[in-house]
Amino acid sequence: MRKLAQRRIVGAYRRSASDGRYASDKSDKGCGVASLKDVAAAAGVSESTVSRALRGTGRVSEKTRARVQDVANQLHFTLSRSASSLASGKTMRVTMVVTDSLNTWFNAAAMEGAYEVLSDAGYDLVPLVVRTRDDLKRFFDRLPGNRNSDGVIVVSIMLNDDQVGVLEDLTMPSVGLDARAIGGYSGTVRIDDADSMRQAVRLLHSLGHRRIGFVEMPDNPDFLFSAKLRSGAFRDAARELGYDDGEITLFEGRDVSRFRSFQDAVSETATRIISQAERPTALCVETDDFAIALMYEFRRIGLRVPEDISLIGFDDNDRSSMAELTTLHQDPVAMARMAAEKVLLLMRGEPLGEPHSMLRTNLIMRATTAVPEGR
Amino acid sequence: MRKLAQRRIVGAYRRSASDGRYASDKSDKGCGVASLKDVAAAAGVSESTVSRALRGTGRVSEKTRARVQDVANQLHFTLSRSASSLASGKTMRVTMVVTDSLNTWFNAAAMEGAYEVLSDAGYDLVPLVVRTRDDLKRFFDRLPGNRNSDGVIVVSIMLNDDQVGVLEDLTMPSVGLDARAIGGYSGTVRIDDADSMRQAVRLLHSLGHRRIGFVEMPDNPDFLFSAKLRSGAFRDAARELGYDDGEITLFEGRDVSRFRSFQDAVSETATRIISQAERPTALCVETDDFAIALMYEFRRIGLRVPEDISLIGFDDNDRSSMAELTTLHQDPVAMARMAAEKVLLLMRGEPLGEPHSMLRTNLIMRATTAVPEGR
DNA sequence: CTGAAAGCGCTTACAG
DNA sequence: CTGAAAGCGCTTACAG
Repeated sequence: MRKLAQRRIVGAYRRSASDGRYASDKSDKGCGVASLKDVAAAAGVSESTVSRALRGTGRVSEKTRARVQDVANQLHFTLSRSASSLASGKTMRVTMVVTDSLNTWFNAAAMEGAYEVLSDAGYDLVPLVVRTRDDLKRFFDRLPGNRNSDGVIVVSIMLNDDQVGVLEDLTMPSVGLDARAIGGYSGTVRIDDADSMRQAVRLLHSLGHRRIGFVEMPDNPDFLFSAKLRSGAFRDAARELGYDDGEITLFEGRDVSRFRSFQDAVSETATRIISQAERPTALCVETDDFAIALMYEFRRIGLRVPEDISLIGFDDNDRSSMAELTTLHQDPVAMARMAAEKVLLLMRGEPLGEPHSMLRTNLIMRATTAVPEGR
Repeated sequence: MRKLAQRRIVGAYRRSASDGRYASDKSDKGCGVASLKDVAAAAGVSESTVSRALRGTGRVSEKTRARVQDVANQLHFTLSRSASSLASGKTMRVTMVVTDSLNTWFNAAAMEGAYEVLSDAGYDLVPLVVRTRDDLKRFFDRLPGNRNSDGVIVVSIMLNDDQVGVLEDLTMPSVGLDARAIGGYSGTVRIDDADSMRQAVRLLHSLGHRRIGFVEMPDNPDFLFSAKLRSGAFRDAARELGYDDGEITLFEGRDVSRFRSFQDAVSETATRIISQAERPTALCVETDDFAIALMYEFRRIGLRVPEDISLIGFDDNDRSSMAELTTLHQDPVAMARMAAEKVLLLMRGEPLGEPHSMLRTNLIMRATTAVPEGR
């Protein structure tokens, strides 16, 4: 017999109401909630059988299964995930690592997409937000010994070589979503930046723009992204189409800490663009939000969009259609679904048909692009 | 000794690469990841001491603590949450129940706010999306026996009496966020609808509007919300300010399944409003998104906003400032932080200073409200 | 198809 | 301050 004196009160919780009682005395064990053992006793079978019946694994007679199920329902029984996990070695959890905030256009969509497919498969989706380079380092330091999830989805994070090494040695599958490179991931889902930029430049070219530019977002050195990939792709696309380097301008992202506000960064960028000797007549901007902010700033200054300057964004987020922004549309919910499907397969030990998926964006023509007017 | 034959391979996972090896052979146990026992052995202390040292509980000499910490770092050791949880009875997890999708303005903000405070306290935030009334029923059926989290935050869900009863008997704390009523929750955080509507009606009144109306969103009977509270508050506020019932119009939300698209629902509502004999000169709309859609629809039809009809929204979401919408601003991130702080306190067994918080909204005047022009 | 038993990796009184 | 030992609630070979 277990020493009762040593029995701990599990999940003790004092109600804020004054009576201070514990809830529900339905279970004959007294305080608390039914366990598998209670179900077994009530159904007159062994714990093994209850486990098999409830999880649908192994051979159990239909009659037994039904009875066990009934008893379990009556007792409001739910398996303890901690106990199952400890015994089986599977946590039934997938961690999604994002930067900055859960409440961004891309990250919230990523959560939703991954949740849809993982929850159907019985997995929990656990978000992990990494805000600084240190956070990220700490996460990767502990990743190899982490037994708290069965797989990881890493969103929009630029990895260094150490981190790639960690992923390569990892005992659990890792999938990169919006990964800039294949890294050490078992699978990735990402946008085809080269193709996107080619679409954008082609549009500008066919509209007759001779001087074009790419505008990077203000950069945070402590952040983990890099715009260089996209601006590089822009340059390549422009050269392919016959623009020479004098006709291509890159407006680099300044360190964001130099500015008091997002608006200040926008103004500074707009000023740089306008002060340019041979100002471009069309710009591709790294993201919609920055493109929209620039559009407002240009108009405030008295520059017409698109008559004086055409603008193409990237993302097609919530605001873009309202702003009538021409942009490259991507679907982060769908991308996250794909990423989650990859982790699922990998967690089951199945091989990936296409480990690294590269998705096309669609160019959506709206009202911020037009034929250039002579200045 | 343990029978090795019976040792299970835990967390087995076949790499997609062809070599099929398991990762990392750093640990001297061979395959796999360090456990507390490994750390104890390497540090030359007992498992109890490792546990105490790593968690900072109980008396451990500084010297021992430092050594254990070192060894743990070297071994990339992380506690198994499943094992800790099973042993301690605390899951260190909080479930956030939302409806429909994680990717909505309110829900994504709620995740972010709750995450901020819970992750600081060492808790995981686990989302649970409830899409249908059946999903909700199933969740509440199993809630009493659920040992898989230490607390719940329920977002924007209208409870029935059974569900209130379940919450009242629950052994873990439950907090309602954007709750319409106190329900059976241990704590709630919600908007002061009455005050909000009073602010809105006061503005319209002082601008000189004599005929005003409230527009409900299209409703989903399978969904779990109700607009009646807000429209009721509107009516009360209008009466308070001396409007008689003939001057107040309520445009009820039709069943959403009657429409092929959101846009159809918007058109139908706009038509109802315009066809009204004594059309109101100002409208409060249940949410910003619907207000903005109506604004576009009115303008499409040739009705000027605000000259012919003033519009006030509710939420102040991402699109509102761009649409120049006058609206009632609420801050779901801050609300979610408060909700999470309440669960935290309750999980620690501490009483809540203010169990039920009612937050004011701020009326933001933008360009969709004006003095009515004579028709 | 079913049961007895070992084991998963921790935490926590208890006893020094 | 530290260790030995019981126990948390399951799963899963193994043996019928």
